[in-house]
Amino acid sequence: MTDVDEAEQVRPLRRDAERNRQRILAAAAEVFAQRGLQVSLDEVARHAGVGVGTVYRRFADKEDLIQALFTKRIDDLAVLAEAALAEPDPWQALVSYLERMAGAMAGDAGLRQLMLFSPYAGERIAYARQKFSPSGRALIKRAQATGQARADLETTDIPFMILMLSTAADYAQDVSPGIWRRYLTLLVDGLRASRDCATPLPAPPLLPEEMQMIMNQRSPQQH
Amino acid sequence: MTDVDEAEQVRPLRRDAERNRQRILAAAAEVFAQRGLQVSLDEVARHAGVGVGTVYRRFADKEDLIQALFTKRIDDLAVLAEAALAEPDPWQALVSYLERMAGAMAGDAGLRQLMLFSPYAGERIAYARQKFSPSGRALIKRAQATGQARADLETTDIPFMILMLSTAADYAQDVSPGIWRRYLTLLVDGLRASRDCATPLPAPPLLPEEMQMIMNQRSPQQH
Amino acid sequence: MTDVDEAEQVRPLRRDAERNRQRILAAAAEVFAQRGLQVSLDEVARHAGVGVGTVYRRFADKEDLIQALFTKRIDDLAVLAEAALAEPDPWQALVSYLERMAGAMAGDAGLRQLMLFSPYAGERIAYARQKFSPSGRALIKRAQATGQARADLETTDIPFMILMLSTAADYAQDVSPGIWRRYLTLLVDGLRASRDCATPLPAPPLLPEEMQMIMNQRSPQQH
Amino acid sequence: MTDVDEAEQVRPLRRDAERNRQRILAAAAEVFAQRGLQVSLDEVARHAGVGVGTVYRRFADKEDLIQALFTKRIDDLAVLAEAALAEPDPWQALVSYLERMAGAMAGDAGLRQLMLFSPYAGERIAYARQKFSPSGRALIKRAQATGQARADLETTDIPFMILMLSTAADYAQDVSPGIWRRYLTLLVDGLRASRDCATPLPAPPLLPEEMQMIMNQRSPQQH
DNA sequence: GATGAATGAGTATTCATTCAT
DNA sequence: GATGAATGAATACTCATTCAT
Repeated sequence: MTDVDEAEQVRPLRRDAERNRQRILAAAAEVFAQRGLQVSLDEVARHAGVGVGTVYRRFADKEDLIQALFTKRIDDLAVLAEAALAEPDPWQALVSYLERMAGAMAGDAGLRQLMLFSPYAGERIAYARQKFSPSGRALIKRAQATGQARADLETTDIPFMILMLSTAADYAQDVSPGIWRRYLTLLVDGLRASRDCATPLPAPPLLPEEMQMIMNQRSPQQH
Repeated sequence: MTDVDEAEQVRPLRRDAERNRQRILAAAAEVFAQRGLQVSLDEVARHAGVGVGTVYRRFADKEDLIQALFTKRIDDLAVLAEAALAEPDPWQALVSYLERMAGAMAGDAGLRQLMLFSPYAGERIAYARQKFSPSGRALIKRAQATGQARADLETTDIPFMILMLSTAADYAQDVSPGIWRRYLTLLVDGLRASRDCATPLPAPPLLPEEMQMIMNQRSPQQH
Repeated sequence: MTDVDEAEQVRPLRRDAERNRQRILAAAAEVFAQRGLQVSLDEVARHAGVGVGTVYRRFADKEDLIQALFTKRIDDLAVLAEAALAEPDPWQALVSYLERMAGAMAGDAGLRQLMLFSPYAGERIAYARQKFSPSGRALIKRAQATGQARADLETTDIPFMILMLSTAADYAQDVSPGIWRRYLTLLVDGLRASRDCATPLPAPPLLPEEMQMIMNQRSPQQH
Repeated sequence: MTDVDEAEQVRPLRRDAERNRQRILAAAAEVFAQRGLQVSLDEVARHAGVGVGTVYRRFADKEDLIQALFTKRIDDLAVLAEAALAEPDPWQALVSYLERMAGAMAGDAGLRQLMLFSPYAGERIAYARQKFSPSGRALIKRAQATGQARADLETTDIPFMILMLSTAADYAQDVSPGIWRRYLTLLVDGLRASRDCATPLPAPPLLPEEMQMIMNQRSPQQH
């Protein structure tokens, strides 16, 4: 089942060209993960052992490289999400989903910046981000059906929780890279229905369309 | 006998100068809130309708402008924190504290950056930030003493929660500016001790010194 | 015997204006002597306890202030030169002249820069510098007449010697402010005729007109 | 096995790059010689007919450009110094040394600034400058041993003499570029011991450490 | 007349992007 | 196709000079 994106690449790249493309992606993955999206393309190129020109031959501009890189990354995450769905216990599935997502972000400064809205998130990223909706919805519905998750939780709450956790991870990455797990636990405990005292959630959740709008905005705070 | 700071301001600025100073502060407040502290002083000046030189006449450098802008803001927050402490019920005090803090940061990207990362935060900001520690500690101790808050909560968890909430607020500010309250509720429910099922917090909290280190880093990923 | 410059000042300044003028000159003398001509006029004004505007009301621009300052200073030096001329022994007179000149320069970074051709030396300075010619000539002629000074010395050599000495003074001012005296001695010993071994001076001296040209050049190396 | 510096230059620059590099060096040589090291890199670039970015591609910063330009120059001077040492007659060697040095500096304001003050002189320049000490010392000792040079002369006097002479050269460069030879002769005559009338040098010479201090100062009056 | 506020061109340096080799 | 050279706009900050108060 090919989609538009793949159709664009009708002619496969020459072997060496493809190898360079991969090298660049690998180098970019490494430096962006480690030092964030500010790293200059010159440095990415150096890291990849190619010239900047080569980077620009393979990717229209920095944004394009970032998209190519993270679209795949996010796609992988979507797979992870599916894996979480496969867990037999609905509650565990939900928790595990959040953990995997946040964990993925926690180890990748670039990915985090992208979710936190760097100026580099273009349409393809937005598109990729959408893929999470379905699994997120399913995870929540199932955990609510068993009475484990609170009833007022909504699909759109998931990206927010991940956002929050990855922010915490970002903040403390050098000092205590695992600290986000504390806050995951806090949040997760807050998600439980099995409690005499759950406070009703005060604001209405975002509608999916609103979530869409947010994701399409061009870097509100241009982190 | 007043202190140095006040002594410096003996002579009030000329009317026009004061007007420009205000214009600059207003412009800076706006652009920093909207787009973060990266905005160049040239742009602040343009926004204020003055030359850069004027900005530099009033403020020694970017950091100084930022301090002028946010020191008061942060001091006000500290007052807010004290006010929260005054609430009779310890649990309500804690919740109200988080709410006030997150609410204040919501919608001001600059303030958030300043509380979180230090690229532009000088001593006065650092000093202002420190004021929060004591009240945070007291709030938690008190809410734990009454058995309302979970025992494994630590002072250093507070800034993280505020960070997370204000990020959520930031994220959705144009679409649903109040959405962060949902996540405050989630977190707060996770903070309760009165629950049969609290999961032990997995990672150790940050030590105050570690928190200090983080705050002194000149921006984790150069946000 | 009034000259053109004084004629320009037909109307004497109001008392307070004159006082300010003097304050500015005094302040400028101090800071320029100590830290050189780079000092900003803002700082001069602050030092004088007046506003910059006042400086600009009294002096057309920085160059003008410098001229006013150093024309007088150089005039004073010319008086010093006359004093040297008064010494009974022609040789002593010459030596003392060089010493006084170099000594004056050694203590004044601004004066030195001016002699070494800062971009601020305008026509009035050039004019003032001319005043030295006559006394210089006389000093040399007399010391040659008594057979004390070597015969191939010329008037135009004098400014060069002073230039060289003040450069040495400049160079070492913080470490050994009196070091220039060593080189004065060396030069002076080189000036003596009473020696079996005087090497003939290899290059022709500058003609007075050439000296003029040099002095009028607009800061060859814009020190 | 060659050292790091050479290892870096394994791959020669592309033809066009090399051409531009040369253009930049030529332009820099010209403007620095003429107007001193203050000239901005923008101007150097303009003079070379390239963009500033190109200058920064070839040279890490201004200091680096200056080093590239003058290290060789100064090394050549050191060779010259050695050559002077090779002269059979110690007195001639000393004189010839001074002559060569002063001659080299004459007409290059940048070189002079570099030898004298350090605003832009990095380690390599500092290193290059040190090379002069030994030959200077040897020259003096030898000329004193034969009784030709006065006994109170010290190694540290040499840089001063060169400084003075090159300043004179600078001063008159357009009108009479060789005039400094007059003053060299004067000084040299003052250096002789074979004289009935040598005045004792009044101030103590600079200690080598003091000389070091001077050279490390970032420009006495910010020339 | 005095003040000090406002201006903007100028300085060193960085980096995304284009283009000659 | 690959390379890396060239470009220039952008950034924080300074200072001589002008002008409103």
